[in-house]
Amino acid sequence: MPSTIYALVDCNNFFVSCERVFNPKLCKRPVVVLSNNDGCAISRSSEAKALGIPMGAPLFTIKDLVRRHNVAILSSNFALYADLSARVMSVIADYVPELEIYSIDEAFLKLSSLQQSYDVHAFCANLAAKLEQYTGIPVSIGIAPTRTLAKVANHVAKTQNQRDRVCYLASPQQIQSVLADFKLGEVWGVGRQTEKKLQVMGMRTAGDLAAMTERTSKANFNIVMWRTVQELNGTPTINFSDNIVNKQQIMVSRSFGQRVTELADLQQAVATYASMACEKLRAQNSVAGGFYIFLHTGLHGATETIYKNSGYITLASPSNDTRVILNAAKQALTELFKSGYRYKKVGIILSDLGSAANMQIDLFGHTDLAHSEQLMMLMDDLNRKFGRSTVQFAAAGLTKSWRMRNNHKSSNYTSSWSELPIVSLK
DNA sequence: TCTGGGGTCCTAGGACCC
DNA sequence: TCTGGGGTCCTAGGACCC
Repeated sequence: MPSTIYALVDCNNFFVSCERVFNPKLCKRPVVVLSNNDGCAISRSSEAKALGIPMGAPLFTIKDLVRRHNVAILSSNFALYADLSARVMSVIADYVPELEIYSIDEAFLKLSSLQQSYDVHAFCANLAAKLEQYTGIPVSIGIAPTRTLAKVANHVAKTQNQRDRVCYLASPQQIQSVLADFKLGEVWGVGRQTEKKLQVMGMRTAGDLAAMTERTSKANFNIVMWRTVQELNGTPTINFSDNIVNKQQIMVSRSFGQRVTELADLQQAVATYASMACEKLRAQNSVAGGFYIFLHTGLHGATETIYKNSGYITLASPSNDTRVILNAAKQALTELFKSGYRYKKVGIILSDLGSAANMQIDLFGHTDLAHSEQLMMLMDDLNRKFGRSTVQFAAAGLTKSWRMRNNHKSSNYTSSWSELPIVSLK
C-alpha cells in the first residue's frame, strides 16, 4: 500500500452545473456557458460536448449547431460560481481536514492518514454523494499516490463512466495499464508545445513519458518536467500546502463590448479595473510597489492595424490607495495611447506586492497613512455590504459605454438581495 | 462582425559587481 | 597579438493551468 494518497475532487462541467442548480429546465438539454464578453464556450454540458462543441470555441463558429439543436447559451456569472464553489469547498472541509483548493472547481485532498480507518474508495464515493446532495453539484474523484496521478485517475473517473464517479489507482499494475493508454497531452503539465516535442522524441503515451530517464528529461526540458515524470512513477514531488498564500500579482482586464477609440473612454475603463485591482489588493492586506498597464487593438483580424503597448510604473512608495494608483495609471495610459486605433482591451497588473503591515514609508512622509487606510476601508465595506460600485471614484465613469457584452446572464441567485430565486406554489 | 480572464513558475539574457 | 571569470539581480517572455 502506498504511503501517500491524494484525491482530486473535480466538479463536473462546473459552470453549467451551477446554472442547472437554479434552473432545472437546463437539465438534459445541451448547455454552453460563454466566456466574458460572450466570446467563446468555456463550460459545456455532456450533451453539448456530444454535439461536438469544442472547449474554447468562439460563439460565432458554433451558431449553426446552437440553432439546430436548441442549445441553451448563457453568459458567465462568476458571482454565482464563486459562491457555489465556496459551498462545495466547505462541505469537503467538513469531511477531510487536509484540503488544498486548487481552482474554482477543484480541490486536492490528502487522505494518507485516513487509510488506516477507512476504505478510501468508499469514503470518496460517499463524499461525492454528499456533495451532490448538499450543493447540487456533481463531482468526480480520482485517487492515487501523487497529485499528477490523481489527475489521471480523475480523468478516468470522468470519461469511463465509473458507476460512482470515483477512480482509485491503487496498485502499480493498475497505474501502469492506465498510463499505457493515456494521451500525452492529457497529462497535467504537458501542454501543446511540450506534447509536440515529446512526440518528436518518439513518445506516444503517458507510459512512455513515465519511462523517460532523469538524464533525458533534464537534458531536454526544465525541472518541472522531471517532477512530472517522478509523479507519474508514484513519487510525490509537489509539496502539499494547505495554507492560502497571497497572490504575487493581481490583474484586472476585460475586452470591450465594442471597439473603443477615445482616450477618455480608455481612461474610464482603466480607472474601473484599477479600482477593482486595488480592492483585491487590500483584501489580502498587501501593497503594490508598481504596476503594469497594457492596451491593444484586436489581434486577430487582418482588416485593421494592430497596435499593442505596455509600460511598468514604479510607485514612489508601495501603496494600496486607489487614488495613488488611479493618478499614476491615468498618466501612464496617456503616454501609451495613440489615436487612430480601435482598441479592444486594456488592463492593469499590480506587481511587486508586499505586506501592508511592514511597508516602507515614503522618505518624505507624503503618504497620509491613517487617513488613506480609513477611507479605503470605508469604501470596501460599503461595496461589500451593498454591492459592487455602491461608491466609486468619478474617474471610473457612470455610463461605461465600453462595458462588455453579456446578453445571456442568469441572476445572482445567491449574492444579491434583489435577485433571490422565487419559488411559486400553485 | 464576432476569438476570455487571471494566475504561476521557469529560463535566458542583460546589467552590474568584484 | 593577446583582452577573465564568476556571481547576483532583474525583467521579459514562454509555457502551462483552470
